[in-house]
Amino acid sequence: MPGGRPRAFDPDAALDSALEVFWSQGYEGTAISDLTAAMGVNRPSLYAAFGNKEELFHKVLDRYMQGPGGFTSRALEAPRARDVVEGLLYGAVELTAGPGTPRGCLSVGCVQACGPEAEPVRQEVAARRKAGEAALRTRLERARDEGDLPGDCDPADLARLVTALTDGIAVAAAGGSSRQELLQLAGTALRMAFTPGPG
Amino acid sequence: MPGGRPRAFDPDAALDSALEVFWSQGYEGTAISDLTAAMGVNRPSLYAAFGNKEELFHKVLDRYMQGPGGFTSRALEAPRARDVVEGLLYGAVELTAGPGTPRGCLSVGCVQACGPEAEPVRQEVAARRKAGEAALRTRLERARDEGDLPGDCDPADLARLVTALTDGIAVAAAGGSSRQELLQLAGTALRMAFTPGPG
DNA sequence: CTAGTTTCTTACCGATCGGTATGTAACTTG
DNA sequence: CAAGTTACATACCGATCGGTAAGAAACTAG
Repeated sequence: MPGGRPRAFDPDAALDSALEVFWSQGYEGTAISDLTAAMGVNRPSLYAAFGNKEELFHKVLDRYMQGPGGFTSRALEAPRARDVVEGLLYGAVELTAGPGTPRGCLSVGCVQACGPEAEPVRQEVAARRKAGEAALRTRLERARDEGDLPGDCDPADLARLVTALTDGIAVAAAGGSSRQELLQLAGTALRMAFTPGPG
Repeated sequence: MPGGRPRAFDPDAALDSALEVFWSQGYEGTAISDLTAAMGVNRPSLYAAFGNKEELFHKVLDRYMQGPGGFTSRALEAPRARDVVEGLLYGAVELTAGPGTPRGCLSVGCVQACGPEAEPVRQEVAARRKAGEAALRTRLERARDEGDLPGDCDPADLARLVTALTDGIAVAAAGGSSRQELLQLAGTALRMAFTPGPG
């Protein structure tokens, strides 16, 4: 009963190719023809395997967060709050200016202004980003309860600040800042965030 | 010899309408038909008055930096370095989450990944952003020479940091953070940037 | 082999993209 | 008035957009 012609491409590898295209060109800037060319998959096969452009992007976003963006969830598991933040800041540098991958961040790039057609995609990206910041806040609240945060430091404030910093790193990378500059920036940011001030 | 039929629209007002469309939809997400509808200008009149899409965007970008984004150059004129940074951070909040204007920042939005067709636009936006950060660095170098900066603070590092923070504010605004949250973020950032630490 | 199933290939769909040719309307000058 | 100039409005251009119909090709099951 089963059988049928075997597919001539590896779905995961094709998804990686699609990720690279979306990452470097954005959602609106990517045409189906760009995807089929990079994935080595014919147009109808793409639709059969991954759905339409929006569904494909959804799958790509999942793969992004589990692959290159996986450091965000791993960083939260660090034992000390400072290590959490350090992992996020330096992870953002490697993600957005690392070798072999496009500059910038897929998530940051796709939450920006877009045409009405891409608005649902933007909304979903925004929702995922909110969830990410909420997870960081929760982690920092735990740190506060464990006495792992400077006393006057509000977890929500720090989560907002670190999110803004990692996003700022992504924008700088997209704008052409070098990896060296970004590493310097991450260091400055980390020092600033964890320097206990007079209040 | 001169004369001719007078134009039926105000070029500056039309440019403001174009700015609003580009601001809320981005460069790639904006179609010429979106612009003509918002500007109240027919298609050939638009091309005659402002050139093609890319030239129009260039003019819009100028208007953006002189209008809503004008606070960036004004902030540099503040007498104390801390006031410069404060003006930039809170100005970014008003720009990206103020009333009556689209969320986010036109410049931050257009420096992100885009299709090959829009790459020249992205490059120009990136160049302008680099120039803006360089101007801030120059201003902070002057502050250092005047003893207006904490002793261990490198102007280039602080300029990078403040740029990343304002960009982070813009991304947060695009992602749906409220003006209140952004004001809180700006305050936290300012306090941390100008809290002299142990080094 | 044949029947059934799934994928690949080619070719196409209507809609929209950025940009323009063409003719007419509105104005200044003489 | 007529001549010259500029901007208006309609209609159109080829190219590309996202998405699909139809049939050939490659496999499994009997």
